[in-house]
Amino acid sequence: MARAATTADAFNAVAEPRRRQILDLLAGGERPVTDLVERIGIAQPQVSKHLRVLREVGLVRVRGEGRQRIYRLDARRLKPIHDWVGRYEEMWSERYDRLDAVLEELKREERGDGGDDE
Amino acid sequence: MARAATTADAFNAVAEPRRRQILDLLAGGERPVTDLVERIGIAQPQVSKHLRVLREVGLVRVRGEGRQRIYRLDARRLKPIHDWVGRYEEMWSERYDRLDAVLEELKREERGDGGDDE
DNA sequence: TTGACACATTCCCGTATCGGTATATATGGT
DNA sequence: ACCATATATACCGATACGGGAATGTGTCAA
Repeated sequence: MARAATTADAFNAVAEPRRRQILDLLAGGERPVTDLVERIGIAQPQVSKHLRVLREVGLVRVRGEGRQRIYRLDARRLKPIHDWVGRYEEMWSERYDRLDAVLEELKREERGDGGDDE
Repeated sequence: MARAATTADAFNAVAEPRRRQILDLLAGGERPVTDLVERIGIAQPQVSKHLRVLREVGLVRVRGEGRQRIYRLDARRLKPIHDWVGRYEEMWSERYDRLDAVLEELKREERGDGGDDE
């Protein structure tokens, strides 16, 4: 077994910065591939491949118009991500940051401990 | 070049279901590794490796206590994800779903077009 | 039909994954 | 010192990613 496919779910699809960039662009309205290629600055095949992933996960829809293929955002598949992360939202509030700092302090006083971080 | 490292950022770290599961467990309070191993049901080395990734990204903190290592959630690094996804939140509301349906309808009427989905 | 344009697919390569198994590194107990 | 417990690391194999380059497919125009 290896790492899960990027097409496994939105979490994996969106882990790639270029793909987020594409979604960000599409958030401003539907666009043909060439448009995306220009704005992102990577080669066309790469863009097409990223779009394929986004399509398979259901984050974008395509429509053929003449020789162009117009891509449109479908944000619904982002909801699971939002829902999951949302459960943690209160934990990075000011209050929790404070609690964090306090706990660190206490530990540092208890034992003359060094950092454990990488 | 290959896929970005899982330790590149929280997006990549959290793309792995097992790692989300670990964070979910830690959301209920700090826990030693063995505890996580039992609850998740995968081998200890795998858990340790996932914890390493989470540590390197800054999503968890460790504290040594006797021969145990107590892991604690640090949710702050999830904020970028929440912020990014949050920008799309309004787009999966009822209204947009409707708009979506309407657009599909219109297109289907204009041209006797088949589906474009995989 | 031929050619240009828009886009998708295929192949290659180097890399990093995840799981499995084995081993190393603490730390505590006797 | 020795053994058990708790955890981390190293090594392996299979997978598939992501960029690059080349090629295939579809559509319009003359």
